[in-house]
Amino acid sequence: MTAKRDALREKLIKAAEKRMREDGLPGLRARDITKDAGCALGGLYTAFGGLDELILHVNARTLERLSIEIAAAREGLDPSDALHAIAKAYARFAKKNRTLWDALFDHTLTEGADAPDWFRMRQQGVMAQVVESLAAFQPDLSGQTLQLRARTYFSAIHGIVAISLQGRFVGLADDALEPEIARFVGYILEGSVAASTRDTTP
Amino acid sequence: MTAKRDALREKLIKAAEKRMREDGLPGLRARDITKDAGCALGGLYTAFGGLDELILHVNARTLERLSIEIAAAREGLDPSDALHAIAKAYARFAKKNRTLWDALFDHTLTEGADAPDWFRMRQQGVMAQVVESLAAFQPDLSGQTLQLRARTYFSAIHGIVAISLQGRFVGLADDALEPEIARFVGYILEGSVAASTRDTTP
DNA sequence: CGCGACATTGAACAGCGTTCATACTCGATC
DNA sequence: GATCGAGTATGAACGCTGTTCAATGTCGCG
Repeated sequence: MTAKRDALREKLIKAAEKRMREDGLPGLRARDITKDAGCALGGLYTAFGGLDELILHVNARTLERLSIEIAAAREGLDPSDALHAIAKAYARFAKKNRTLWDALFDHTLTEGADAPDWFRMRQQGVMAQVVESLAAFQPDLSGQTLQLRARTYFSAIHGIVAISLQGRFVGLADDALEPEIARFVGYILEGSVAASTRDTTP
Repeated sequence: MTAKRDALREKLIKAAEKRMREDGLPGLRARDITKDAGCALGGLYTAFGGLDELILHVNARTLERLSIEIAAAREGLDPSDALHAIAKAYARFAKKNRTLWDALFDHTLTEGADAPDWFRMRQQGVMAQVVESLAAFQPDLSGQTLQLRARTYFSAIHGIVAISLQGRFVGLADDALEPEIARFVGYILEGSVAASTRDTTP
């Protein structure tokens, strides 16, 4: 009889997700969530290990949605266009799902303990697509190097989006974000091919 | 008689900074700080507006140190080397002052209220150097565009450093960070000059 | 029906940042 | 030196948080 248990878990995740979308991670209270979900305060601790674990589940769903949007954006495109599309889709997703996306990076597990496997797999679902497109763009790269380049590419885009959205350091019009990313991606891709032809031709 | 008041403020900042360096932002407790500083709990609220404001002062000092290290790194270098040096200095600073650097981005003011001017000025102290080196590298850019490009450049480096240090999405050797940044910066600079010669030559 | 294993409950707990009535400085004034 | 008063220091108390756990309820199975 895990049906009822799963039903409660689902209600809690949904309630937490709604609160998070509206009030963000800082405005997430165990008492609010359990009230919305229609269970007692303690119910959260029999359904999940604690509030942290519940947040992790919300974040996993956010990652899944992000992964789906990225997949849709790059579908059928050649490698170069795909890499551009991934970056654009990422920026748009972040803007549209601001609070949920913030939580993806603001929520750090207490104690040094790292995320469980089922969560890391969701992260992989996003990163794997970058790796795939990058592999198609630069077939000479492989394995470790590819993983590293993909992460660097993704991280850079992430940084640009993050600092732009939270308006740190400089406050500038946010409709400048997408063109700026496009230009930036262009530089990177150009640079990559230039470097690889430089390596392979004497 | 503001000498005593300032002395207490200084002791509180120092105490908070020490705690933050050791335990990070999450491990920062008002009771610990005031005990370390040798004053009562309420003293924090007569010396500062609250814990948030105290953290802001610690962060301002971190930014100042970062600014100094960046200045030292790019001193006497030509524009291209300077932009490389800034990125490298940033990565090294982040790694060496991990918890303090984390707090720079993890600490968000409660309520939508944005940071006071004296704090934004510290941020400017860092960003202005990027702007300056970028201006020297691309003299044709000016004003708004320059600010925007500088932020994009900085944000990208920040993203790479941030995701690498916190080991999100992919766990990879962290001695791969600096070479990866160097390569990345190279691509951007190449791309920039290629784009500008493309624009100015028919 | 009766039992045992599990889920649910919400008062209680320990901790947090913040407040504020109270007590105390200590330089200015006569 | 005595007296005053404006600014400062104090720490118990407040309201909030996530978490726990004894008591209560639920329900499938022999």
